[in-house]
Amino acid sequence: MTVTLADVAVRAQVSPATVSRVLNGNYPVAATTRERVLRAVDELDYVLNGPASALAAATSDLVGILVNDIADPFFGIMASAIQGEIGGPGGRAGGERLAVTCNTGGSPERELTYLTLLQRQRAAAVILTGGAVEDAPHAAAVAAKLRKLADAGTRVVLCGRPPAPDTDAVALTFDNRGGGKELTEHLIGLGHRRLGYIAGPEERTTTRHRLEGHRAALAEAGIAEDPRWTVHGRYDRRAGYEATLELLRRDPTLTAVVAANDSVALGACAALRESGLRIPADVSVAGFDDLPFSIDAVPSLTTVRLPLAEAGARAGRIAMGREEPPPGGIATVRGELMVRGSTGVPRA
Amino acid sequence: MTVTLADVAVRAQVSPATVSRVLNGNYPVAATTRERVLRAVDELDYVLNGPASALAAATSDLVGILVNDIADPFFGIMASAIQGEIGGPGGRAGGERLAVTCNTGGSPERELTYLTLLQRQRAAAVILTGGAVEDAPHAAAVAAKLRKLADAGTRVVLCGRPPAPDTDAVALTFDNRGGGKELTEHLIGLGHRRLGYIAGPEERTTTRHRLEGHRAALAEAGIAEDPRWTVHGRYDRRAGYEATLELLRRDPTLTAVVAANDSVALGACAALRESGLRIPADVSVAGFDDLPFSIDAVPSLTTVRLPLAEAGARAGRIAMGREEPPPGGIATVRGELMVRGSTGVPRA
DNA sequence: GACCGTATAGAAAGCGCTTGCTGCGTTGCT
DNA sequence: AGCAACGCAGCAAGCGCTTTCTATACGGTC
Repeated sequence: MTVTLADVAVRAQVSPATVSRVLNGNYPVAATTRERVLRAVDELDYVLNGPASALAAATSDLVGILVNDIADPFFGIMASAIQGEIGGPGGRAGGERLAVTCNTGGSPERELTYLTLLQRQRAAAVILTGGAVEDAPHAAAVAAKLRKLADAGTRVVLCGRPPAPDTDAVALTFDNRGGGKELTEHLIGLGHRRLGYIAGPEERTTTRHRLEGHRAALAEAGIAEDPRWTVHGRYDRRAGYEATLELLRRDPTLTAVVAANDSVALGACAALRESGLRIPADVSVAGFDDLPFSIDAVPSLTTVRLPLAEAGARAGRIAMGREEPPPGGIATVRGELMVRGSTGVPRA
Repeated sequence: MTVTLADVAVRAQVSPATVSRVLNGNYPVAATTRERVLRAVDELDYVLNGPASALAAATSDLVGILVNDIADPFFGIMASAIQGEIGGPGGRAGGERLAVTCNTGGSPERELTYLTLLQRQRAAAVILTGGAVEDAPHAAAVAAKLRKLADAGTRVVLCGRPPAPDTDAVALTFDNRGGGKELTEHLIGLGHRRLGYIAGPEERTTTRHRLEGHRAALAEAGIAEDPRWTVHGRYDRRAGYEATLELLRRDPTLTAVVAANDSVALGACAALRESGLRIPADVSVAGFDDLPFSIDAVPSLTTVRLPLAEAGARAGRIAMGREEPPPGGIATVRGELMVRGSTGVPRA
């Protein structure tokens, strides 16, 4: 039924061992023999049996990428960059790896299950992207899993995610706190004193860090923060829309709204516009991430650009062992403030 | 070093066969025995060896999803919906499947290579999303691969992709032609007679079908099309921006621009605005797909909504054998015209 | 009490591949 | 010429699991 290595061996008049070695190219095989084997492979249209190969060799060519939300370009862009470096098809011949993206939906259990599935497949590497959930038991469980993966020879890299304690996973962390601070400083510099903040879901590192940056900026400027000025929600436009309405209800005198990310900011803009407020004349709006559509918003969004593609590519290279991990295994990736049309001086 | 089935068997004082049966749950095992085994599994922290299991059982729990561009929400939304149905974690216990997304980047070779990789892994199912490349040799190669996959027991489903001839792959096809026609009819109905069209890359089915719909609408209205009114480009905002400038250069009297998709439309809006033209007062703009950000554009985008999530979910269910394929294996999924602010009557 | 059906567990034969070791024919060196 | 060294190919032993077939033990029946 299916063609096996043995069939190829018979056809090429060599032993299965030789066929295997030709295919893996890590053992001297005479040119003429190799050619004969390759011809047989071609004629029989042979396809290696991955599981069998993985079993015998005790390694596989799977590389897992965990994302919180595959429908969000934030993750899509990183995943795309990672895959580009994993080589999938396109890498050096023979070294083809299957880069697979797993969508956790932000759920801790799913994250763990996927990690187990990947462990079960004896993945060559695993890359976790995006913020982590801040729950001690869960964090410990993930750390344990990562340790086991590492023990089994799987390379583990965190991209855009804080370092995992008690783990020697390489971490490329975004400076969410610094970016958040800079953004709010920009607003304060323009003269804003009453700033609403639409945060992401609680219990997520990204949410907390960005919020901390925001508050640090307020504190440094001597602005007392009103608890009514912060609302939590998901990382999507809908949440931004609703949160903005809520903020406006709580305090109609706000002159600026800082959003957890660009999608949220877009929702905020929609809500403000529908409320009859002009941006930035009446209310300034700022986002985070600088996703591609941000520049097309009207007015275009002031935001913090995160080098998603670059970070992803680097994480991919490290996972493939093609680039040295940063000293200490941890690197901080900084964002860049992009001042655009959605922020301006507050109304008098 | 690593814990194996045999270790668990020893610990639970049963044979490896019994452990396997407990884990797979498809054979009667006494409750007390089962419990003993499960306890041993737990205590030893045993994780099944996927490759070994796949080899012995001649099947795997991998499901592959091929997308053209994972950074594009168009694909992200579909992939997300598919994964939701595949069950990954979250499906029935024990039936966990690893849904993996493979990014072809629109390259035919990569598509083929990923298909081979999936074949090599003996994937349980493969879902191809998005338009196909219209190149006879390549189409034949893909069809051949799909046939082989099907022969090997892999379920093949096409989602948002035209049927593959000589294949019995189930196809859920978007009615791009119908949607394109309806969109242009809407514009013509408003009074437009000089319409620019920013098409996607040539040689892609999606591009051709949408363009055909557009032309059909023009033809029916008796509007002679000027070849200068069509420009090809990639499916991103940058391409839309540049194409629009080119269209304006070629014919400044255009009163409407129809874009290949929403991202392109966003780029078009930016270009028009920078050229000092108002939307829709001076020029109307229309997109396609109705991605989440489209409603937030200013003015919000008139577009054709494609039920991406629904189609993806359905494709996922069919791939998992949880839903009957449509009669004949082919279903057409229609889009819905969403008339919003970016289109209006042409300037006098 | 012998007989049989049923429920449950074990033995063992692979699944298709990789790889350490062995063996042989050849080349290179003295 | 003689010996070591080397290049290349084959043998065979698994890798860790699934599954068919077989064995055992029980309970009930006549």
